Amino acid sequence: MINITFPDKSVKKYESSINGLELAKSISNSLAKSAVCIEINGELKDLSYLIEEDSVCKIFTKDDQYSLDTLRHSTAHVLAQAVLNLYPGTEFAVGPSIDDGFYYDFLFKENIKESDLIKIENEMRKISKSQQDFVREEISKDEAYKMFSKQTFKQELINTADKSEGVSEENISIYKNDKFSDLCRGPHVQNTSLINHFKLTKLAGAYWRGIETNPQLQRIYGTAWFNKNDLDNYLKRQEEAEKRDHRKLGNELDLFISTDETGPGQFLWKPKGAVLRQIIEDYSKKAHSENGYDYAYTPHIGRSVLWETSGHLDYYKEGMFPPLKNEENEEEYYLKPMNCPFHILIYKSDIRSYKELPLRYFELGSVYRYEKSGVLHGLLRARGFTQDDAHIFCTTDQIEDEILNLLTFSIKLLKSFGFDSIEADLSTRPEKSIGNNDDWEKATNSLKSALENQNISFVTAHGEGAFYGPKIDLHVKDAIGRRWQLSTIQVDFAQPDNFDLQFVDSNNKRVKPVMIHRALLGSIERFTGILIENYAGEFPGWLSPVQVKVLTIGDVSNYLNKITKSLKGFRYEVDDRNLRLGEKLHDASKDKIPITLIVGEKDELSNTLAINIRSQDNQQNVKYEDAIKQIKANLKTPIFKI
RNA sequence: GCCGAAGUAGCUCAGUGGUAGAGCAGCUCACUCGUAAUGAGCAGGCCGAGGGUUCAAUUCCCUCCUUCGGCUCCA
Repeated sequence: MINITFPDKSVKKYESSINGLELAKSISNSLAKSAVCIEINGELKDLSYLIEEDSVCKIFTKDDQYSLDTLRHSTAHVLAQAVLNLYPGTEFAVGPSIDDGFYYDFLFKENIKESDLIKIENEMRKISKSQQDFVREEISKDEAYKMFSKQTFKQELINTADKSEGVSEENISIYKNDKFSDLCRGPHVQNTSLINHFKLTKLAGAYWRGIETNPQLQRIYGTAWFNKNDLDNYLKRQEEAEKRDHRKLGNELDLFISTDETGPGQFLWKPKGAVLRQIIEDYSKKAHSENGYDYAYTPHIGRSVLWETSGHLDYYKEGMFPPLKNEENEEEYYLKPMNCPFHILIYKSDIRSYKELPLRYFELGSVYRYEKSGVLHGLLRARGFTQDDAHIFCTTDQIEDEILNLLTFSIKLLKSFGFDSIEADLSTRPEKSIGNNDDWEKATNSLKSALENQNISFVTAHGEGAFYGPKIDLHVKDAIGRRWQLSTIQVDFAQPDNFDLQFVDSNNKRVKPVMIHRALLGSIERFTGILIENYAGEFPGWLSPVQVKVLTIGDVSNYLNKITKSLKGFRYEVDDRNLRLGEKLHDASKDKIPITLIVGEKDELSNTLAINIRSQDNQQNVKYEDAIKQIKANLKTPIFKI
């Protein structure tokens, strides 16, 4: 007799041991039908798992995330099975479920091509049709070595006894279906026939265990769902996300271009993009100058001695553009990858008193980083970009207040642009770093208490800090739920040392200040790209490069004059081409203009016009004065106030 | 940097070992137009760059550049 406790706390008695599927059946047939896996005493198991003692159980159906994960993991097995059927001698590595899908990594005898995926997908469908059961077995390590004698990656997994791959010290669990077996902790769906609605999506390279010096495997990605509708929805979602792509929209909306001649990762801003950028920059500048920052300008290049002192040449040379030099002048210059050394020189240009601190230097500083060619991604990852950068010099006692103010400031700024959902990462000391442990700990604690004080939910990213100090990164969620890193706040105990920074304290002693690096929007290029994706190019009125478009019908030049006069101060365009109204409307909508005015000869007499506000999706005929009022209300710039 | 895919007109994309194609955009003309693309005509190209194979290469092969999807990286 065993007692099973269910999530609603009810307890059922069973005569003898019972497996998950039978358990589901004992509740209802429909539950048995939709059951996929089961949680027994907090551990996820197959439905076939035999429960032999009193347990707490929860049955997961097709609607649960765990079930989807299970399905996808099982689909990954079928993928590996299909690959081994088609390409005997292929080595297979790991194949987990991931968001919306799964992957499996392989070492083929000869690399496959993307066009081979169709063949593999067809083989998978065969396996699905042949209705094979997934069977769990536990075998000894020795047996496992034998079973995977020709699979070097599996051997390594067995060796390192990684529990997450179904390997533990004593025995090893494997899953078998037909002639295929794989090391696996499970659980799996019961039968391959459940694996119906899937698609292999892409082929990519991936390093074994994610380590660059390891051999590179070929990774096949796929997606899998319980029904066709979900699969179709997913594919549609992907398409929608593609429509938001800032590179595509940047071109369509005439915002920016990149050309072969400028070199990869660098952008040319066309007038409309430049306006957008200018609004963002002006807004940020104003916010800074009203909140205790001083403006600074610094050059784009500096002598190598500067980058030696700062430590960049020691720690970051790979990420910098190659040096500039000529025959007359042997000395090398470097393009700046960061603004901080220059701001430090400004600090050092005078003897500083404790009464001056904190000093905050702000600059829209363009920096150049030699990003690896494979990582470039439009505006989101460029080689030349502009940071809304500032460096704060303060006393140790001031750190906590400064960080707190910074967090408040940053959150407010991000919210002004429409990002309301904000989370943080707290990154601690990495292996490759400078400075002493005491300083690191002190700084990390200041960051942590500021986050707690501001009630920002955060996770600690161990070892992810900069080489010179710990940091807070703020992430926002965009309109379709993607997470973007924007602000970064970094404490730096190292640079003040490198440059021997000092201030005179109240005892007339020379003391080392602390430095805080921070960029709130991050890179203006990247931020603009994220804005484009967040709004799908349909910017709020105050950010829109063109805010109002006036469409004329017939000859209304007098009336038009009056209207454009009251639009002074707004960014407007007039479309008085001799075209049908339908076409003008089409063009205005294609350009994602927030407000469209239609003015015809009849309107001139009645002093009216038609106003189309994109966000309201309706159209009204209103008096001229009303229209102007509505325009002003819709195009308001958010007020920045802390 | 690595694995895979791609580069043809301003844009989106067909196509072929033998003189290069469409739609949109552009220009010209007609229509004088009230709610989501009016019609006709014209013009537009070193088929990413360099090398090779061939009587002949945009097409096949090699190298490079750039872009895209990933991996690694993002101080």
